[in-house]
Amino acid sequence: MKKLLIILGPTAVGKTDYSIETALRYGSPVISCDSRQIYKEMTIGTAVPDASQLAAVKHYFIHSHTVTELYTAGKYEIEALDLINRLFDEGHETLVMAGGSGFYVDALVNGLDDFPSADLQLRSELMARLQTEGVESLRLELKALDPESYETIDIANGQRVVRALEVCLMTGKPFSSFKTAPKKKRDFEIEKIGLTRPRDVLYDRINRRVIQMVDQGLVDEVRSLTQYRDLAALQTVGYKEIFDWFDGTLESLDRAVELIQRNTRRYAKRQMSYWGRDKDIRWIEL
RNA sequence: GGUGUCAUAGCUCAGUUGGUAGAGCAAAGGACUGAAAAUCCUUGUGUCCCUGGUUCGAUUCCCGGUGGCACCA
Repeated sequence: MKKLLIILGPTAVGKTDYSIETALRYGSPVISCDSRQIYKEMTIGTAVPDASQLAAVKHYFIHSHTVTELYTAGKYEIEALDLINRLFDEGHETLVMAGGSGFYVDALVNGLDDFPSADLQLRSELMARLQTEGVESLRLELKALDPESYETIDIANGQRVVRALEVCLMTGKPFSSFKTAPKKKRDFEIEKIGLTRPRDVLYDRINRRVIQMVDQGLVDEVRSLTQYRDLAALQTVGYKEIFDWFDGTLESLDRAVELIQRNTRRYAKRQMSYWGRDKDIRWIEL
């Protein structure tokens, strides 16, 4: 049976090197599963594989999309599945996937239910209301339209409430009514390998990598993306903080660097927490 | 060398009129169905520098150390 080998783990753990080695061993390309490395405008701040790494093995979903397109886990599920099936058809027995976006991995492995995707107009209206009225108002509206979601989703989380409400308003049906299907079947075997390192080692790697990014020209990269600042793609650790420094919200570049380091550490922790309950992952400490 | 001052959480510090203590930051744990590097929830981790004294009881008061800082030599 064909097999998809998924290499996952927190940011800066060493996925890139490990996945390239593994891909070479199987004669596979690397299928990236990273919600930020797909954007061609973002390079330094997302720690995309470098030129020699990209030359060593073919990578997919690196620099493949543009920040002006709202990309989502749902699109990834469709596009990645499509690619995987094509590559298997071409004769690959084992394919290597690598990435840090847990939600994208899940979308690919288990599939998302058939929710409608966002209506940008409606979403921005709801977000504006979230700003001015606060969550309570949206929460009450959701309670009326979809009591079940009101009970089950995190109603303190404005983003979640907006999403649920948006689906209710778009379709006239409760958000919860879409949440039915069991896991989708994939016609290939999936093996998940999780890379980890001792916390202090990982944090040290993160701290040093952030310094390196600045040395490589992160500030210029961020400056060149100023016009895209409000897009979802730019709501990203390493970019937000530099924009804040441009604004004067942060007093110095050093302070921005400190915050990037801290926020990257927190991100890594959230990744570990996300995968913590996935019993299918075989963990390897590097 | 002398005088003064400080020593409490990983860091910066507050506080206890004597009943073993709490803020900010850092940190830890968790959630997650089309923005997921996003978004949201929870949590105080401690030889109160050390020895001795007074006291029922000392992190707090007193003696003496040690270390930092300031000033005088």
